[in-house]
Amino acid sequence: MTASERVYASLRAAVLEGQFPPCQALKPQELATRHGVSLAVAREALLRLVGEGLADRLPKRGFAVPATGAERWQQIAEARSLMEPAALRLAVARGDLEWEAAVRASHHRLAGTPFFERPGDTWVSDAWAEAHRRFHRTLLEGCGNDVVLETFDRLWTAGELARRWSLAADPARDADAEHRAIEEAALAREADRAADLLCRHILHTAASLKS
Amino acid sequence: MTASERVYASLRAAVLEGQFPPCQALKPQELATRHGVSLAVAREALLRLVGEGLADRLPKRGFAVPATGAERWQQIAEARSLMEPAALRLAVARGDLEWEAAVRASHHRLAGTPFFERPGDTWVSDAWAEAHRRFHRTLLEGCGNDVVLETFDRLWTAGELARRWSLAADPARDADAEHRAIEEAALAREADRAADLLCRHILHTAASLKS
DNA sequence: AACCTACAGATAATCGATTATTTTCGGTAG
DNA sequence: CTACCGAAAATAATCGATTATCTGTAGGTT
Repeated sequence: MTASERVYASLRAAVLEGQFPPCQALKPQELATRHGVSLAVAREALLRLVGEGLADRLPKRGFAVPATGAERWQQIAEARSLMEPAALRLAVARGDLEWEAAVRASHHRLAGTPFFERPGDTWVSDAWAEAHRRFHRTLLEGCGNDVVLETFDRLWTAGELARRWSLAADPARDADAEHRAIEEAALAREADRAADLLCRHILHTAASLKS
Repeated sequence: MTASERVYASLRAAVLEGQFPPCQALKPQELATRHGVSLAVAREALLRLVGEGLADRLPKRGFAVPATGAERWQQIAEARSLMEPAALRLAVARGDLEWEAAVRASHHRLAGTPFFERPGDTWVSDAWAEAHRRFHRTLLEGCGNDVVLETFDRLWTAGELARRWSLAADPARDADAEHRAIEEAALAREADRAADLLCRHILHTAASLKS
């Protein structure tokens, strides 16, 4: 693995984990020193973050963690609520047996992954977050459109970042029941119901952060 | 303006203009020499292209123009046909007087821009392409959601690239009538009709390249 | 007291050269 | 004739240093 890969992965994880507050300057020199690499490598990693929307570039003034917050999170959720239900309709129309199997598998993994790392934790575990992402992505993979999936990935990543700097999630919410309902509707080939449930699920998640 | 800005803009224009065939290697050393800058600058420009999806990165094997074609163009059109009608509904519901004025203005500009640079040209003029983009973007701007607009920008750019390497457009098509119909429906606040017309417009454009 | 200006420190942008990896091209054995 | 191997060339990755630009502050002016 190249040095810039390592620095990039490390930085990306740190930003998504919320180790830097929004608008925090990301200084190439400091990052280079910390990781024991040269400036060029640190710059390259930062450029890649910018491409992914995980860093802002201020010309002549360096890089910074993007300013996010509840408002942007709402916009991301709304964008998802436009795209994903429509994509799910396509997936329901086109998905084959392999897709059905993948949906079942990813939901099973999600349902079997504990919400919290340890009882009393304030934030969901990385494992659950990843299983959650995989479930939602698998649902859409049936549409067979790579561009749609790239768009999903982008919005999901942006959402992960913005969510960190919004309020904590509503713990009382029974997300699993919603996931199960979406899965059943999709596999029953009920496009309208599946799309509607997914739309509500996305907006419901967003609403639980608004308060 | 910084050197990397210049190289980046120049490269971006060249790629979008189709000066490099798909899968053409983009060699940092060559670009640096050609533009009279150092390797680091050329690399930075390429990294930015990658972030925008206008270049592919093959680890340890450099950069290349993304492999595109009719198939990818169809996928992009389909992705747009999922997102944009839904966004237009929002815009119709939320757009204010300023939005209405902007829509009228951008359509007027589009209608007044000649399709071809000179009679007999094989491809539409840059001016028309830009006016076309502005019209479609303005339609969606009424939704007031920056994330949706970023997604639109991304898909449009990707479409510009892929379209170059697809077949030529159907010249007999009367695109202006479709644009006018969409504008009228949107300003009449007929969300369903506007969304339907936009969806057909996108898919129609895609279909005209399939043959 | 408020505002401009020059200086100093910090930091971004750029460069030229070095190192590591991949690809290519002969050459040789099977 | 084909397949494998190794040296040479090409090129990607990385480095350390230099130059240009910005930011904040101290000092002077209105």
